[in-house]
Amino acid sequence: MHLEEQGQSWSQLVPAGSGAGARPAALEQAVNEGIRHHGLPTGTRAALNQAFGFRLQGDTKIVRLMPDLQEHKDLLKDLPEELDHRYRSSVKRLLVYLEERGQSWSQLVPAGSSGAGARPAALEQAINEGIRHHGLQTSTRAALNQAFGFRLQGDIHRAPDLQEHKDLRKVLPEELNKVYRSSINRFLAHLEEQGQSWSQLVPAGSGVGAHPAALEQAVNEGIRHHGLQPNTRAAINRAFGFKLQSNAEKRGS
DNA sequence: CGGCATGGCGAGTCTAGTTT
DNA sequence: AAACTAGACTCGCCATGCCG
Repeated sequence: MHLEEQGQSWSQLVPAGSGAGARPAALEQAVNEGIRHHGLPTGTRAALNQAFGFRLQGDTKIVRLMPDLQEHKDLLKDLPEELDHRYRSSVKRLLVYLEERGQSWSQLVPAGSSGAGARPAALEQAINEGIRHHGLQTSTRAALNQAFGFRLQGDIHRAPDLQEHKDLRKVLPEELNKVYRSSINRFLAHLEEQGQSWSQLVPAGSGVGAHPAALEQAVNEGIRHHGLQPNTRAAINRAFGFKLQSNAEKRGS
């Protein structure tokens, strides 16, 4: 009834499919707000948690600040002395966040791969997800990098995901301008969306002067029907020395 | 301390235009 | 028409500052 008085409804606050363990942010805010300012019973939050299996929490100010797991406490203790206190705080927040989600550091950071320069994939994913969807500070990643010497990265916009494609990006000619580079990124991401890959379209050993038919087809199709930049063909030709042609050119000749 | 906001930086992206 | 370019813009990065 409180929601209705506010002109709101359950479905507006709780994403479809929110099940046990979820913590719908809008709902949490509405409940806390209702308790604090609109006289809802203080047990309302607990009631929702019981009824739906949610993990709604009270205002962040009174949320516990120390992780529960011994493993996490030890980790905090072992942080470098000279680590900026703000970074230390971020690490602590991350550990608490992980515990809220039923995860732990050792699950995300394999024992072997915790040295300087490492980039534990599961941890990176957890952090990026936390930053984007669960209110973690954007500097959390930087904090972890500082504290442990990691090289965690954010997720690049629509970046190619296949290792093969990542490698391909690395071997693009130094002098290739950024616009072409961007078009090629988009093309590789497009291939992945289609369930294809570069190596499927380009015969091994294709060098300067080649015009791989399957690739040409995919490029022209992508430009015409899937919103790829019109300069994608030129970008690939420039980068790899291919001689891909547009459909129009082929018709004319 | 810990939470939050700010701002410079650089890679990548997009748009609209010019050259070939 | 295709190739190419200039410049504005977006976005994630991270260091830093302010406040309670």
